[in-house]
Amino acid sequence: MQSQHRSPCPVACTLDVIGDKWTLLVVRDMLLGRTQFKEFSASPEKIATNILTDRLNKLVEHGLAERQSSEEVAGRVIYQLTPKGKSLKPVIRAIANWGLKQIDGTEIRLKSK
Amino acid sequence: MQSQHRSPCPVACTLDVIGDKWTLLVVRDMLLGRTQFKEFSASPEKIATNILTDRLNKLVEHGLAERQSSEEVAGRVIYQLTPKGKSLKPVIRAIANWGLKQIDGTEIRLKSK
DNA sequence: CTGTATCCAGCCGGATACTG
DNA sequence: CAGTATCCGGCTGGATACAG
Repeated sequence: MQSQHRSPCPVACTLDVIGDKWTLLVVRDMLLGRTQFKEFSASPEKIATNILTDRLNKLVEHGLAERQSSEEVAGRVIYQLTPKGKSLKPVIRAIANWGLKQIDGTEIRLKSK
Repeated sequence: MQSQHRSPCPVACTLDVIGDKWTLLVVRDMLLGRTQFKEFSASPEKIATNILTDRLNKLVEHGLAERQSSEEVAGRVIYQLTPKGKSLKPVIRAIANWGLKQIDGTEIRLKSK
């Protein structure tokens, strides 16, 4: 089911999906190869667990991520971006570039696993 | 004065500035050449006037836009993007492209003044 | 480990009315 | 025209505890 749009504008519609302070940070972590709840939870921005749960569910709802349960280890779940989710990479890159250039004190710390 | 950052990540810091459902829509309108309160207010997304006031003030605070009063016409105010604000164009474009490709029913309506 | 459940303060934002 | 003021319901998100 397609949710109601504020307008046909692609910017407005996209913001309805990723327009908040947390969603893209989770996507960023996924692009860095992180897959587990605790990994997202350990990011320096310290997202609250209830918010993380909410954002993960919404990412899955919107088809940006997939949830997979391990059958080996009980309670072992991983999240991965779908192609649709991965296609946000240029958006993240544009945002990162803007921050690097326009905001003092920002830097990329590459510590992907 | 530099506000407190959640982390040094350029994505997180940028989201602290533009990470909501309204700010980038105002920037979008400004990139389309709109300058007046009523023009932003007339956009199809129907931003509430108190929210619009808030976002315009924050854009000015963050140095993304400038406010200019006309001395000819009383009560005539215009907002314009600064170079820093204009440098968000690649971000908007990336977002627009993603929406056009990934969300059904979106389209660009060019009716700049 | 991966969440869910609460509590709860504060912010967001729609509607409306009003001011200079 | 360009806002400000206010009411107010609902969402956001931090802290913490608890469950499968």
